[in-house]
Amino acid sequence: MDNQERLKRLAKEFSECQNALTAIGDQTRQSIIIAMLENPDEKGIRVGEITKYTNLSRPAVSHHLKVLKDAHFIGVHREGTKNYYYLDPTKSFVLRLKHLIENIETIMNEYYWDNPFGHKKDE
Amino acid sequence: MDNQERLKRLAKEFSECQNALTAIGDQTRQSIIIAMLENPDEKGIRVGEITKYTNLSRPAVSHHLKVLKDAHFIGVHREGTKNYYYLDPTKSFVLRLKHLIENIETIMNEYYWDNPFGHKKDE
DNA sequence: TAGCATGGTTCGTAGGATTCAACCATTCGA
DNA sequence: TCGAATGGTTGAATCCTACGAACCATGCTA
Repeated sequence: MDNQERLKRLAKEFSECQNALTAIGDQTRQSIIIAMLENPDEKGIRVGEITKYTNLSRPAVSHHLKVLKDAHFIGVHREGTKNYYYLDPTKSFVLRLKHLIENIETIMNEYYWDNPFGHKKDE
Repeated sequence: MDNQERLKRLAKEFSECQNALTAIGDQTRQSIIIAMLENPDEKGIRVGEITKYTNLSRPAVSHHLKVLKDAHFIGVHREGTKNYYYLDPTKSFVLRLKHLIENIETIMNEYYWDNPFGHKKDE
């Protein structure tokens, strides 16, 4: 695979991860994820608990949950009127992001193979 | 290290990576990074080239470069009035992000050790 | 020194994101 | 069936971000 092809793939991967990156780039959504990890004994965490945890209104929480869901970070499990949200057990977003980061790392390692200062001097 | 301590560290890591995540979550900045990788034969890429490459005004490019610089993605090298921007050769942002992702992965692996569906059923 | 090239900054604007009050839909229990 | 509980959605206000026109600062060159 030549370099141009590799960059093309990186660009594709970049744009595919856009949702995921902006999703976890937000502080509020980060704290929602933390809240989910802090309640591992349940089948999920309910919306009401998140509102208490984050001191946010329900519409706000609902909005952020939607963003996280669209980015495949979380899933829902309905039980009556109660909605249990849980982190995506397939971890698809983690795998995607991991792959992206590793890809960047690989390309940059090749990029700077001959110069520790980041710009090739010979030419 | 107990679980609570681990989550505390994750929260810290999360917030420390906030800048980096929003930095590369933006499409324009992604394309700027790609542009930099596509011009590996220079000691860096000049602002004017990026404006041509992205069809953006100089203020806009300048703004994005500042964001990328604050997130330690890139560095500058001044030469007269010319500013050469290059990807951070220490790759500090890559290492940070990589560590964050791996941390999330580890915690989630532990989180779901007994249930492939993401919510523990026994209780 | 005068003019030019390069690129940062300032400022105002447009669009998107975040938020809450209010409202609506669904389901459970009495 | 009626009321309470849960939580999605709508609409409007507010804030933040991206953007370009105009301007300013710096350094090269003639």
